[in-house]
Amino acid sequence: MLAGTIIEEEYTPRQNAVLEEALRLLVKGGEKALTTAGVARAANCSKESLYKWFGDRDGLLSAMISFQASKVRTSDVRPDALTRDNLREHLVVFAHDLLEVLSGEVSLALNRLAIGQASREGSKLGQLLQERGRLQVGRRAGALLEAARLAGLLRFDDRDEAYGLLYGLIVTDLHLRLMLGADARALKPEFSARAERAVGAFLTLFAKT
Amino acid sequence: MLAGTIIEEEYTPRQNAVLEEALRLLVKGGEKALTTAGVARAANCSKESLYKWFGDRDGLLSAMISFQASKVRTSDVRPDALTRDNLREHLVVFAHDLLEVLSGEVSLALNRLAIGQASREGSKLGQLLQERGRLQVGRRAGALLEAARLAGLLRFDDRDEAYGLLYGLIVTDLHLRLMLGADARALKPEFSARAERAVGAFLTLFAKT
DNA sequence: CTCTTATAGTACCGTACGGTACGGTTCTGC
DNA sequence: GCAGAACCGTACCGTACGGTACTATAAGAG
Repeated sequence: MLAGTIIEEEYTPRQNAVLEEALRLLVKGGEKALTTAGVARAANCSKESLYKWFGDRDGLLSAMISFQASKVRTSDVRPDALTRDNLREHLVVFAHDLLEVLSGEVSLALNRLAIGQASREGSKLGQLLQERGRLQVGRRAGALLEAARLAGLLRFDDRDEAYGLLYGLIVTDLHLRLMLGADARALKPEFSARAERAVGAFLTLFAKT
Repeated sequence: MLAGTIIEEEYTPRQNAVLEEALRLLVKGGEKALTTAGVARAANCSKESLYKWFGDRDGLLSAMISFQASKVRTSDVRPDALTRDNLREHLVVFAHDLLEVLSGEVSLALNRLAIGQASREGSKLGQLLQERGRLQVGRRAGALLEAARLAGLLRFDDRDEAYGLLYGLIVTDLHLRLMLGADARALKPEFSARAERAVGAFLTLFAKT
C-alpha cells in the first residue's frame, strides 16, 4: 500500500485555459464528450499540444482534477473565540459550504469521471480526487472540531470518527442521488434546512453538557 | 416530473443466464469490458440475439439492473414484539445488511455504471437504480422505524428524515470511497463497529426517554 | 418429412476515438 | 533579420465498438 505523494504540478496560463475548457466540456457532456479532438477544438489548440503537455488522455484527466482542486482552496477559517452559539454557526456554515461544493457541477462531473474510471486497476484518479477533495475539506472541519474540543464545547474521543458522523448527517445519500442524475437545482433550496438539522443532531450527540 | 412506473419485466432462463454473464463481465472489467461482442462471447450467444432480446446496449444495461434488483429481494422482517434491546438489535442487523449490500461487487459495479451514464440526458439508469435499490432498502427500514414509533420506542416527526439520518450515520462517506476504488476487503472488518456506532448515535437522537 | 422458429457463429459496415505526423504560422532570443 | 522553438490546424492511421445481415444448425409442429 504505497502512499504515493501527490506532486503539485503547475501549468502555464495557456494550459490552464485548456484545462478550463476541458472541464466545461466534461460538465456539459460527461466523459463521452471529453475527446481529445473535442478538447482541442473547444480550446483552439492542437491535439499534438495536448499530448505534449499532458502525455495522454489519462494525464489530461489527472491534470483536470489537480487543476480544479487547486482552484477550490478551502477558506481556512480561524475560530479564535469559540462560544456555544458561535460553534453552531461555524458548523452550519461548514455544512452549507460542503453541500454547495458537493452539488457543484464541476465537482459532480469530476466525481462521475473518477468513478467511471475506478474499475480499471491502474487508475489513480479516485485516489487523487480523494486526497485533493475530501482531505482538504476534512482538514478544515477537523480543525474546527479540534478547536471546539479544546474550548470545552465538544466531547469526542476520535476526531475522524466524529467528523465522519458529521459528514454523514449532513450529506446522507444526497451525494449519491446527485451523481445518479438527480436535479441539483431542485434540491438546493433544501440545503439550509438540511444543514441546520444535521448540525442540531451533531450537537445533540457531541456537545458537552 | 413524470413518475414513470417501472415495468416488472421477466426474462427466460436463457436470458437470465446471459444477464448473469454480463454482470460477471461488468464486475470484472467495468463498463469498458461490457461490449456486445464480449457479452455474446462470454455467454455463448449471438449478438443478434442480444439485440433481439434487449433492443440495444442501453436496454441490456437496464435489464442487468432490473435482473440484479430482482435477485436481491429484501427479507421483509416483521417485528411483532419490539422491545428496547430488540429494536437496537434489529437496527444493527439492518445497518450491517446495508453495508454488506453497498459494498458488494455487483452493487458497486452497477452504481459505477449508472453514474458513468448519468451525464447523458436521456439515461434512466440512475432513476432505475434509485427506485430498485434505495426504495427497496428504505422501505424495509421505514417499516421498522414506523413500528418502533408505534411501539413507543422512537420519537420522530418525519419518517423519511429520520431514515435519512440513520443512513448517513451508517454509511457516511464509505460508499463514495468504495466507488472511487477503495479496497472493500480492507474495510469490511470495520463494518460491525461502524454499525454499532451508527445505531448508538441514532438511538441517542431518536429513542424515546 | 417438411415447414417454421429460434438461435449460434461469423462476417461485415460505418463511425468514432486515441495517438502520430506534417505543413504552415507566430513568437522569441540574438 | 534570422534561426529555432512552440504551436495551430488538419490529415492520417489503426483499432475497437455498436449494430446489421447472412448462413447454418437444431428443435418442435403438423
